[in-house]
Amino acid sequence: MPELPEVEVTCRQLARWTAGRTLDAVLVRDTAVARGTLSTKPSDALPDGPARLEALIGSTAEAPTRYGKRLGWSFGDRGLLCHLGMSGAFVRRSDPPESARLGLVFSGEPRTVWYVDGRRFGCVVPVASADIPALLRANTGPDALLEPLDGPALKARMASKKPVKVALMDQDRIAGIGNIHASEACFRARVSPRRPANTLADAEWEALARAIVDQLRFAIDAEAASDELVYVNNGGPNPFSVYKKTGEPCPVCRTPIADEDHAGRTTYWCPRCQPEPPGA
DNA sequence: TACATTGTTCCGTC
DNA sequence: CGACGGAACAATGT
Repeated sequence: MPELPEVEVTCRQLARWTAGRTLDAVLVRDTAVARGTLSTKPSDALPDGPARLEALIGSTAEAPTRYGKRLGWSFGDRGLLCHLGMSGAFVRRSDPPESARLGLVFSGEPRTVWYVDGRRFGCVVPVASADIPALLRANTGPDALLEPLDGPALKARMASKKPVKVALMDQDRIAGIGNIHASEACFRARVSPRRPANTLADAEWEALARAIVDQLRFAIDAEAASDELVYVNNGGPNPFSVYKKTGEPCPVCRTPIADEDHAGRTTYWCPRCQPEPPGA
C-alpha cells in the first residue's frame, strides 16, 4: 500500500519523467478522479472536475513535493494535491492501463503518464499552486522523515492509551506511517505493537524514533531501485520482516510471527523479539 | 461469498 | 467534554 516511502518514490519518478515538460492534453477517464478535498469517496467528485484538470493544459510541470502521504504538483500557477489512497500509482504507458483514471499527455516522448487506481480511494484535488505548501500540511502532524522527531518529541506526540502501533498510524500525530511501516518500525525497535503508547520507557521512544526513520529510508531505497513502483501485494517477494508473515519464522529468532487485529487493521509482530513487559 | 485495504466520520461508553 | 474503541463506508480484485 502507498505510505510515505511509496509516495516519495512516486514524487521522484514524476519529477524525472515530467519536470520542465509542457502538458499538452488531459485524458479524464474517470470523472470522479478530481475531488473537492482529499476524500476517499468518489461521491465527493467535483462536478467541474474535468474542466478544472483541463485548465492545466499548456503549463509546465514542476517537480512534485510530498508531505506525509500527500503529494503536491504544480503546473504554473495551478496545481494538484494527490492522495494515492490504497491502490493509486502513476505509470508511463502509451496505451491506457487497466483502471486508468487520468492521463497526462506531455510534449515529447514518452508522452503519457497515467494515474491508475483500482480501488478509487485516491484522487486529485485542483488547487492554486500558492496554496499547496499549506494544504499539504493542513491537519497533520510533522512528516516522519522531513521533520523527524527525537525520543522526547515522539513521546509527547504519541501521548495516548492507544496501542503504540495504532498511534503511529494516526496522521494527526505523525504524518506518513501506515499499517505496513508501523508494524515494521515496532519490530525494528523491539517494541510490542500491543503496548499502550503511554507505557513505553524513554529508551524505547528513542529506539522507536530511530526505527521509524530507518524503516522509511530502507523502504525508499528498496523501492527507488526499481524503475516502476511495485507494491508488496502485487505478486513479488515480500521484502518485510513481519508484515504479512503470520506463522513464518522471525528473521532474527525464528519464533513464528503473530498477528492480531488493532483498530480494524492487522498487526504483525514477533512475540519473542517484541515481548510484553512483565505484569502487563 | 467474504475479506482486505486507507483514512474519515460517527456513535456509544467511560 | 475528551479520549477511546468499534463500526461503517467508500470500491473492487482475490
